[in-house]
Amino acid sequence: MTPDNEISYDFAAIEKKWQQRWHHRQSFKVNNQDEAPKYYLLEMFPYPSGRIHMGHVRNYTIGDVIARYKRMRGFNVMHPMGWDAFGLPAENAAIKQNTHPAKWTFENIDYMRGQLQRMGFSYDWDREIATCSPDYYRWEQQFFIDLYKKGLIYRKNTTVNWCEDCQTVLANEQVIDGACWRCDNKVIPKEMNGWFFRITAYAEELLTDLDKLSGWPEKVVTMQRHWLGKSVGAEINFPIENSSEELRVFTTRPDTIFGATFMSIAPEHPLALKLSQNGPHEKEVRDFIARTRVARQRADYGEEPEKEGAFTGAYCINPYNGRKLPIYTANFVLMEYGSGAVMAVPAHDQRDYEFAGKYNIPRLQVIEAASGKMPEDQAYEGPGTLINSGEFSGMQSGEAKAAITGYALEKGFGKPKTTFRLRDWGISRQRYWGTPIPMLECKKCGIQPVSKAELPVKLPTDVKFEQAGKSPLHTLASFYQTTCPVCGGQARRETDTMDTFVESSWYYARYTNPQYDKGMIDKEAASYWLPVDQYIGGVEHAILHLLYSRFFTRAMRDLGYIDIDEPFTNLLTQGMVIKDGAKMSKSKGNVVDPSILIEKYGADTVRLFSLFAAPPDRDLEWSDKGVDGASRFLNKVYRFVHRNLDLLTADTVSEKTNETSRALERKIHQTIKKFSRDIENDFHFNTCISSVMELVNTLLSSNNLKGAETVDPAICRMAVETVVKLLYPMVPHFCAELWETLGHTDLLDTLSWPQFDPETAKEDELTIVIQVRGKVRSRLQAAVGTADEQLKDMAVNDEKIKKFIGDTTIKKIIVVKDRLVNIVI
RNA sequence: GCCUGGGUGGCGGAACUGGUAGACGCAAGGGACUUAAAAUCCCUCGGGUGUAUGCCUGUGCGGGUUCGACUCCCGCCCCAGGCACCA
Repeated sequence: MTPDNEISYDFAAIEKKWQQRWHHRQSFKVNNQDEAPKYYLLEMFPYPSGRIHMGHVRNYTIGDVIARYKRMRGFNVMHPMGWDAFGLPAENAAIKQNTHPAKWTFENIDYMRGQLQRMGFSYDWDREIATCSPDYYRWEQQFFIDLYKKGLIYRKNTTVNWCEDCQTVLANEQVIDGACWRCDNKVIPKEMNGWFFRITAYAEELLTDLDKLSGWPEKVVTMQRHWLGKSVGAEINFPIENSSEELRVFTTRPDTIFGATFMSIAPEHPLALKLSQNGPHEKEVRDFIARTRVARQRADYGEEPEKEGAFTGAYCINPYNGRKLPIYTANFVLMEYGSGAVMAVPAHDQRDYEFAGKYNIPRLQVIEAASGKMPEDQAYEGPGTLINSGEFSGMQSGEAKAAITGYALEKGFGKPKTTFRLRDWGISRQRYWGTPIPMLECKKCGIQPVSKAELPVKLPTDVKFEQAGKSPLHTLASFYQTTCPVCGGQARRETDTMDTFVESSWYYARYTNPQYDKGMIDKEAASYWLPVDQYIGGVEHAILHLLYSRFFTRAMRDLGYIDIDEPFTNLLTQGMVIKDGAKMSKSKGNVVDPSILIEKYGADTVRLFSLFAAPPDRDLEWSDKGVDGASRFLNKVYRFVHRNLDLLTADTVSEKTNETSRALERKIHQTIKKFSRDIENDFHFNTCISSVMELVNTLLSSNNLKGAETVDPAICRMAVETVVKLLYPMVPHFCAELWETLGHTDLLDTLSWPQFDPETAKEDELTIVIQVRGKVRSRLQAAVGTADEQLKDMAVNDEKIKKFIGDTTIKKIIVVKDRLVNIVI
């Protein structure tokens, strides 16, 4: 027989047993008609890269705890899972292994689904989605056409971010520190034609509604606010001397307009070359533009290049004072922002200041700081009183902005203008493994959407991946040759596919009825389940995915598919999993494989440790020893239950109420109270677990007192059952098994969250701290609610305190009820 | 440079609205059990000190407010993440 202290629970058998039972009972399947309040819990779905990693384990464990907790609290919880299944790695693997991306992807999905099931996550697998399936992306194509018809999608030629390694275009949001978000290779600018989502049409709404997102981390809201980058100012037209053309600029500082001493335009600006053409400066400007283009391709994102430019030889006229302003083209002016031209006010803009210094352009002060102090060798960018500004002199910056803009409006050469930093979302990708863009080009009728009857435009399967980095679609005639839906003539299909961020921008809505075959969204299901009550994922998606999803939600709303504004009411951004001080990565060789851990310790132990080691929003330092500790704790509980099973399942109602029993009972109620508070308050599972550990410690030490009858068996049982209930969301197999062992036939899944009694939770005696001048000098025991006067007396008469004070006069005594007495001498 | 977070034992982390700093766990040391080891159980565990039921010191650094500050205010340093010529 195994000695008692060597009992360790058979997690493999127990976990298998309960996973099968949940599966057969369809425990986590939900529908819309439930009486209970709905709760839509969602974790960001994974890319099926092959195997789950620790980041997934952590993310999905956090989610599963919330799902199970909310069920125990009586909510109708929808907890779906699926696959963000389009993307480059599949294509690369296909080339390398001479297989097809679909095969690779679906094999990965099968494997990873098995891993997630092995973790015991309570998903409603009937709602599973794979975005690479035509049943999914056909609706995306239909939606694309809807958006196109509504003018929310257009095609244009621009300079794009090109990743040479991935052979594709990237959106601005997908460029991180000048490198590709996926492969980390340097991004270069490239002139290209592509499709754009008019996300800027929603810029204002996306910004103002950020205020509604009280359930989001402030950090994420701030990041989005910066990304949207709203600037309020004016648009002013400057006539160009000896020309019918005008130069239009955007400025946030119309109050400094009298200080403009030159103009600067982007090298890509169409006027840059035109103005210098056939003049003495043409060569200089040409050289400069060429040089800048090369420099930008090699742009070292670590530091800003020195400001430089070239004079075009042309002048424009400041419409406010008639001053002649030389027009320069300058390397720090961006074509993509505003109008690609800037009025330069060297006295009040640091960039212009530096540029003016280099080219000996005068600086003209037009703003006087309230303090009267102007910086010595840099621009003064703050507000102040206008000087040297004609009729506007004497005004404050604020009123001057309005007055000067108003003047332009009145005279017809300008108007108030708001500009956003946000640009439209370019979604064309020159790759195979993505949703085909449902458009075609007819020689006669131009660009046309594919007719809806023809959807989905399926990805052809008879493709060869011969040339690394080249999409086979571009050369596959059977794919691109098609007929025009308008005239029936010959047409060429679009061979680019969509950015994979498109699929993840609406999957949360599709989950509400993923099998729906009459449209993109089943409106009834969507109006029941949406918005997502709690969304969980990595903070790295703070801008990309979360901003796109907010945009898509509004677009779907405006097309009548859904009736919400914001997709995710509450957002939890979980921290990274760290090992040896660095993010787990193959290159650092510090990766921990969850499967190995599950095999060695079981899913529950892995879950418990990843919850216990840190609060969810912080980085988690992985520790193999810590996992041992979690395993030890579970075994300790398991052993206790089995060792005392007779006592715990006895039918006797004990009348014994000694102090040990009362203390244990009190601890039970205190634990429920603290646990419930901590889980509700930002999901602080780590402190929840430590409070249960405390309860277990109390329980064990109560029973270890010699003379086994000291503790009331009924209270012991209550303690054990409380532990089992509280831990159920975290270590569900373990708790389900113990619950059964304790003789229960019902399940813990629904409406079983324990309640606490505030009266029982109250201590009847407390340690009161006695301080002298704020320093702890003694302690005393007193009943809860002891009157201030009485506490004062007790404190003053305390032996140690008496010794301490001697015959010094007491100036004041401060009493904090049930906590402390502070004697001031 | 700007915007967010964050600096607490050897380590991960606790500390409710200003009221016993270091809960819980890990590691370490000592002990019990054992032929031995593992497992389990018990004790110690911020630093200092003359071993004390004592005292001093201690939450990145320097000031301040307060009877009392990890917590609030001012100034700095460091770390992580985000943005980075946005006119």
